[in-house]
Amino acid sequence: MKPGVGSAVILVVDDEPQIHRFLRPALEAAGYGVERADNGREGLRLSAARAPDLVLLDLGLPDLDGQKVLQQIRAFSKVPVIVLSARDRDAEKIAALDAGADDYVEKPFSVGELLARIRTALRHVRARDAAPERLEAGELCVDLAARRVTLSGQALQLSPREYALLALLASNVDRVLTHRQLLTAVWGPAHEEDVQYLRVYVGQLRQKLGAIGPSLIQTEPGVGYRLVLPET
Amino acid sequence: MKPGVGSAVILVVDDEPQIHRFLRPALEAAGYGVERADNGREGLRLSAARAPDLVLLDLGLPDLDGQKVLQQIRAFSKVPVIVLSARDRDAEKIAALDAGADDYVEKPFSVGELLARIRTALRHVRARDAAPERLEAGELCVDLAARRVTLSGQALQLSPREYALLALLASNVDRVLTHRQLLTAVWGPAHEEDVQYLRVYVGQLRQKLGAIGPSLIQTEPGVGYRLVLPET
DNA sequence: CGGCGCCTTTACGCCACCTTTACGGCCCCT
DNA sequence: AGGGGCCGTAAAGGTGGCGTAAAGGCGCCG
Repeated sequence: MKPGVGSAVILVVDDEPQIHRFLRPALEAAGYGVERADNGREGLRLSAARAPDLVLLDLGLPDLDGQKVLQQIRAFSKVPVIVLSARDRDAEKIAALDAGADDYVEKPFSVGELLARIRTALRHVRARDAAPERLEAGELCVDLAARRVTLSGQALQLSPREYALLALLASNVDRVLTHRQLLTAVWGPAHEEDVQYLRVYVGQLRQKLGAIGPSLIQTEPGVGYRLVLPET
Repeated sequence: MKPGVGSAVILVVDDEPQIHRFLRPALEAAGYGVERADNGREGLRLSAARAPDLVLLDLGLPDLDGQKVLQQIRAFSKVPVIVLSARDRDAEKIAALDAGADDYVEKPFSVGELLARIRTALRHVRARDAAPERLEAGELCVDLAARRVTLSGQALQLSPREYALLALLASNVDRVLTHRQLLTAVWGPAHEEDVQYLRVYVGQLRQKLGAIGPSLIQTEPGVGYRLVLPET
């Protein structure tokens, strides 16, 4: 999840169905979205494809060693990873933490503690990505706190979706947000395929932003969009 | 500790002398500097005065509740705090983590695990202060995080495949990537034989990179390609 | 009950990108 | 000298993505 919008998506990688049956309701009750992977390969694939905000990783997987999965995730992503494991050997913990895990929780664990550790891990990410809540670029000013956008002094009329989209882009200036990221954040996971929404709404935003619109919101073909600040 | 400079200083806040006698040598052997506080007030004072890189905080202190100490530290500092406690009640852990603790370790603990968790906490700080993931070579700058490539200041227009190819080469500077590696990573395993794709796209990249292009991306005949950084 | 805005969906033209084919040069080996 | 890989360049065709317009449905408010 990028700062400022919606809640987080958590990927659970575990081969035991009862863990999924147990964790999914708990996580969803806490307001998180949940993705499921039943083995290491699936976990790796979803880590890349869905870009979850946090990964809960079991060490004892049938196909790939959990340690290997962690290494490979770290090869391309800094997503927080909390290792769940029944193994309580010190060496195991130390190896996992040094391989890039952000925390290590022994099974059996209490849900409350796990949720607290998830909050802690997500807090770290937000501290790292912390964005100012007001952002100006020439004539344009996006005030996340006041939920207001002004262009050359006067307020812009934006529909809820238009604002959500612009706010998300503004919280990640200069960074590309993928179609999937934008769609899940603004329209929800159910519409993560509806790229046409983005075309329509980006078009509307560009139009409302006036002459500078097309240059402010840039298209990364096949990937997503980014908002840039023209150096004025 | 500031990024890239020396080693870290750790403040140990605990009222039991044997904990200090036990931890100080272990921490110093691991290369850390150690500050000692025997109660909550002293811990707060030293947190402010010495600006340690990490705090190990016992919850059971004689004068101030550890929870209070944590809150007050968080009022002025984001220093990582690892709570040590003999109390293993869930509510205690959750309260400490939500109050801003970065980790919670139950006594008795293993030194190895504690050191690993210290490394993890320090890694988080460094990640927060780290420079964006980018790679510069003379006029060329490849920014993996922003997904942007600039040449002498201005952004290059790259198609998705062009960018994927260049990014892969850039994250393996000076190393040869085989035809097969490049093809499977960019085009997928189904096209691992289509070496001609590489010829076409490497050609396009060299052209877009301008005069330095041909020297930047080197051909290893019969093997693959590598990206080199000219020493400027 | 009527109007209005917002969301969603469909349609369509355009352009860029991908893929493929063709050709010429270079090097090495015979 | 000749030939065969391998490499690089150019160009063409198809296609899929992108942007734009517009219409229908729905809810909200007057």
